[in-house]
Amino acid sequence: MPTLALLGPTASGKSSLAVRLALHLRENGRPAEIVNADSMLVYRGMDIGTAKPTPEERAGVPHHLIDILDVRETATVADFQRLARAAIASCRERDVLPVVVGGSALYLRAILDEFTFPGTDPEVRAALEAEVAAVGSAALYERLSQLAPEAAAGIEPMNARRVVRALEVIALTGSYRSSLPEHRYALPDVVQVGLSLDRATMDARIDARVADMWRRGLVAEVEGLAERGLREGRTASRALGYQQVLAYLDGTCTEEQARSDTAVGTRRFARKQLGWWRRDPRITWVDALDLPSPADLIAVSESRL
RNA sequence: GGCCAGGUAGCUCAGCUGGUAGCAGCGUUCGCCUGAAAAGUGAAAGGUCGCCGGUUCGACCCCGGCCCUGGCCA
Repeated sequence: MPTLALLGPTASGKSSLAVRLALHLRENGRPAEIVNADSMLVYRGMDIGTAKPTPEERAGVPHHLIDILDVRETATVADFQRLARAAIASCRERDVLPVVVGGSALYLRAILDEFTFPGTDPEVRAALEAEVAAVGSAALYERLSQLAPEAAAGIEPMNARRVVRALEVIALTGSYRSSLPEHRYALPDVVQVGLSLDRATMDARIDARVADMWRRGLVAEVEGLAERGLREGRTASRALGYQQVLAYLDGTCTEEQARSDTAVGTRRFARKQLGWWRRDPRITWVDALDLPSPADLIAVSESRL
């Protein structure tokens, strides 16, 4: 049983294609289930701003790893990797095709590739973060350069996030590698299919999607989530759309500014996603505007095995 | 019609009382990325300084005219 991964920039139509694919497979006696690989779909209540497929849109196809966290909880790649691999394993045991769908590039790699995380220690982390706040990133970078010159060479001094993590891992394990692992699948028979579309169309779709989110009540959704602690959520509060609406609710900007910042941020996000995938030669790209039928898509996938 | 402010990078602006402009912000392009990743971070490209003429060795900065924008007064 292979594993199929469906990826593509925001608003490229991954979710609906995945469902159509699963339904098609089911009709042909080959059940498929969807495994979410999107860092924000995991949050309960974050529906409009994440363009989360509704129960109707899911059309009875089982979706894993959606709505598993409260907005206050911090999502992490390592946890996600474990959960997603468990979901995939469960599909395989039941002879069901897992279709991994999502736009979080790091998550996708963590799931599909040989990728191990060195662990974490809340106290060490907290101490380092306090230090960064006190003396600045450059000072800690200096220390990192002493401890592990090779690792420091791959990190920019001002990138506090990476400097802290590198020092944390060194404290825990004694060493740190500052570069990503090779493109090597950890699972057998993986096929990655990417949905591509030209920039102008992509931007237009993003603008339309953001406008639609406002129309459907994103502001009200965020207000509701704010009461449930969205502001305290380390990851959830940073989500595109949510972050900007919170700023508006806090009086930092106008609603129109929040809307346009969301659109701008989403466009930038889409470009960053493409940057990740551009480097992965294993992806088979299909035109999102001229999508192959589910049957053809399966043929494409099988031809890659 | 008169007065005032202003026309500098795709956008918003800084600048020099004359020596062909700013590590500017945003955008754009490209890169990095291992427990926050819809996050974090680096680099690059990009300008006939509204137009025409004058003064000057030399003007984006001075002078004249014109065009355009915003505001005020009639």
